[in-house]
Amino acid sequence: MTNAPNLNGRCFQRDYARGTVLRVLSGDELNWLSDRAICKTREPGHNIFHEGTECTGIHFVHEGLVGVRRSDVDGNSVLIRLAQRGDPLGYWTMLLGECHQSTAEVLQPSHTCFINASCMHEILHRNPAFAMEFLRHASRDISKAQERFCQTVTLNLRARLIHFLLLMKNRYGHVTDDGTLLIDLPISRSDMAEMIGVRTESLSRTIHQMTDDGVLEFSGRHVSIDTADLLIEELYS
Amino acid sequence: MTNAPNLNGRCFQRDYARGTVLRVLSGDELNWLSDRAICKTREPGHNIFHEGTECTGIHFVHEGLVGVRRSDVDGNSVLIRLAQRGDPLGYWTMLLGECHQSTAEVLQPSHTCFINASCMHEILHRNPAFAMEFLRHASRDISKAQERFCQTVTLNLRARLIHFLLLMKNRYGHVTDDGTLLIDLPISRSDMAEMIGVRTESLSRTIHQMTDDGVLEFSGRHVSIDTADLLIEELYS
DNA sequence: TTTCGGATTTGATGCACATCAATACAATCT
DNA sequence: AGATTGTATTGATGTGCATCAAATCCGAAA
Repeated sequence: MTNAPNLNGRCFQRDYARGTVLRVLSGDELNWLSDRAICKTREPGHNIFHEGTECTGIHFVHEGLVGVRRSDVDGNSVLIRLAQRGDPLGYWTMLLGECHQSTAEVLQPSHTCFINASCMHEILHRNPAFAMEFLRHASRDISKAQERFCQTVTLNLRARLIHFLLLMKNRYGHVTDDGTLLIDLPISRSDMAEMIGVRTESLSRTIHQMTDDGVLEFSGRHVSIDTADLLIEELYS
Repeated sequence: MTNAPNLNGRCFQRDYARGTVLRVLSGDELNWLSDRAICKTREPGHNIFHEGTECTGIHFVHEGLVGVRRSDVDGNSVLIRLAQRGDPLGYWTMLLGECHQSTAEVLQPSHTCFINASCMHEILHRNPAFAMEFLRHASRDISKAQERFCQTVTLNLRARLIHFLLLMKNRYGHVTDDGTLLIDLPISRSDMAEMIGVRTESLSRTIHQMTDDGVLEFSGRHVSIDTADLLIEELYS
């Protein structure tokens, strides 16, 4: 873990802010935040914050991939979400003034910029549009959480895996010349199982099954899907 | 369903606002909202809004009990949450400008006050503290949703039932002179099953089992628990 | 290249919950 | 009281996934 030189003192540039909650901030406000940011680069396996510890501010993911995980007493753990460039980590915990209920673990070499709570509160107070933007962001998070909850309760492993792959497709997939969909998954098999809420063994078996059925092919973190429509169709039959 | 006379034109009084997102509003603002509210009284079984329909504003629950439900193509349905006095219904859907992803069904005779989207946006814009308050409310919703998600994924039926009962205890439970905890559940057995994410048959069997184990007793919507500590202890062993 | 340790897969088995069908119970109406 | 309708329980059986243990794969270190 290294302290980066605040990306030349300008973590929060216009092009970074675009498409994030920061988009409503002025240039001055972005600079103001940049001046106060504490930036760090971390390698996979390191934790950005840990369940049960005090939440002292928000970490913005600048580059890389971070997994947000919750674990219970029995050692069960669930990967709640994946955070990428532009995503804020721990904002609702900060707003509630509670301790972290989850652990943020670096999954791919990541660069994050930390803004402490008082700075966040100050800028939220100074710029009401920012609060509104955060509210919209929170709304989207709630919406996604509900969607996921219902899927997890009502669908079986196979269907959930398909949904997960279709989600990954957006960011990590691309279509080759011959129409095959390729997805380079950014996470390990066991993390994937945790996202879907099953054991790795079960996931492995289901993948095997689907390969037999000819709907996809796995090799390591590579997925290739001949006919994506086949997958989608399967969900509605 | 009847149109109520706006509770004498004053749905949103100070004592109603207390403990809700409305608490940060001034008297004038509460009156302003009251003047614009459309109030309705509904009997159990009626829907306040329906999945897939346009979201035109927020319904504040004034009295009674409302269940928020999501159903998929296969007829599976999940009770996402119970809304009571003070709870806003459909706020994030409104903020996202999307169609309702859930259906709000009256479970107990309810009185709700509807504020349309443009009024909500106007007051959110006029009073930044209100937006902040909503943001905090959303944060709490996210936090609860995560908690529930993890419980549903990692715990078995029995443990989830216990968690549910402990939740119901807060609002519907009271302790008798001899220390017995009594809970008058506000919902039917099948709604309860939907909250926990299981089939009614399975729930029934588990209740039977727990009665045999002597940890509780059910009769209709009445639960009596001799030693609440016994339940809690069971969760951590 | 060999060796080692973690990740992934495979196999055998068990269990929790779902499913389907029948029955019991409770509340309301006639 | 008897009929009716919806809600809750019970029984028999099936299945999806977990569990535990062993085998295999694979990348990093020596």
